[in-house]
Amino acid sequence: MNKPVVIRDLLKRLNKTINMIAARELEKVGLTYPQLMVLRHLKDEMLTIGQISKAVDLSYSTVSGIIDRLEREQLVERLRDEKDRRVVWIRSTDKVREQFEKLPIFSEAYYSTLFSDFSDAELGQIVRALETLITKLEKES
Amino acid sequence: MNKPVVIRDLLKRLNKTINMIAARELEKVGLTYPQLMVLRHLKDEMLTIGQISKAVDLSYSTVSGIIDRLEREQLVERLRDEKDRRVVWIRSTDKVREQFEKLPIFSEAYYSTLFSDFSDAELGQIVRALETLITKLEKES
DNA sequence: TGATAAAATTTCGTGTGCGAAATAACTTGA
DNA sequence: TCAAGTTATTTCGCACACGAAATTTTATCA
Repeated sequence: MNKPVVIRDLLKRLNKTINMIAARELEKVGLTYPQLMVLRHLKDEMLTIGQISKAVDLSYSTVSGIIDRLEREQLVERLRDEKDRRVVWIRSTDKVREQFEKLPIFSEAYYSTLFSDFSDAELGQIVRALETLITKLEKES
Repeated sequence: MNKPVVIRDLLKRLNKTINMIAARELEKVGLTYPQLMVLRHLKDEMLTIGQISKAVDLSYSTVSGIIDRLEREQLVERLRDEKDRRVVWIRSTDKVREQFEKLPIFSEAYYSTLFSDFSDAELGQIVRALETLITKLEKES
């Protein structure tokens, strides 16, 4: 079997599986995974679109769209900076804190339960393998 | 550091990086990565939408859309089955064979060059780590 | 100071990706 | 045989995700 092809397929399946598990939890609160990623960063501070897009590694335009939909649900609001009117601050509303803050999906700990079957040694090995991969692949791009 | 979160982020970055490297090659021939995945399966045989969607692990509707766009570019054609008129056979056209068959991106070997920096032992270890992960996670879903 | 460049964000067009509903065709069973 | 169920595919509505172009505002510098 061709290992590179196997690895590519495994990565694809893994991503899909993890997204599916997360999506199943998230539909209970009416959020999507990208929306959660964004909200997580807005928990304790206001951020600009640019800061968010860097933090979640998505393009400006993608984040702008996600913010549109979060704003429509009144989970977030846009505030023009008074000094530099180019920048827009994104602030999560009380609705987020009230409604979602206590849900497990919001905590980093949630992901631990996802991987609870694994020993610390196993996790360490997986992390090392993935890091080796990504270090070399990111040099290509 | 929270290892599960690290793993989730690494997987996301890995997938993105691999897709980006592939996309860079593919834009030379005007194809997307999903389109390539589909065409690869149609190289030697006709398949139904159902068979394709199982092979590439995407929903019927997604594959239907990908076929729409490949058909528009005349890389593929739809043929109604004469016996059972519910099924539609997808066949790649000569244009695919003529134009793309010799391109490296079409061969499984292409992916080997992507991973050429890795020893066989390293690749084996990565495969095992990913397989361990996916086996347990897929039980969840 | 006033043209030009730079920066932050949004808009637009395209291509995924999904599930639910619609369509079309075949199968089954009373 | 014909009504009800099944199967294969398409259509629809939604949410990403991207890059390029447009917009708005600020900075620069001759």
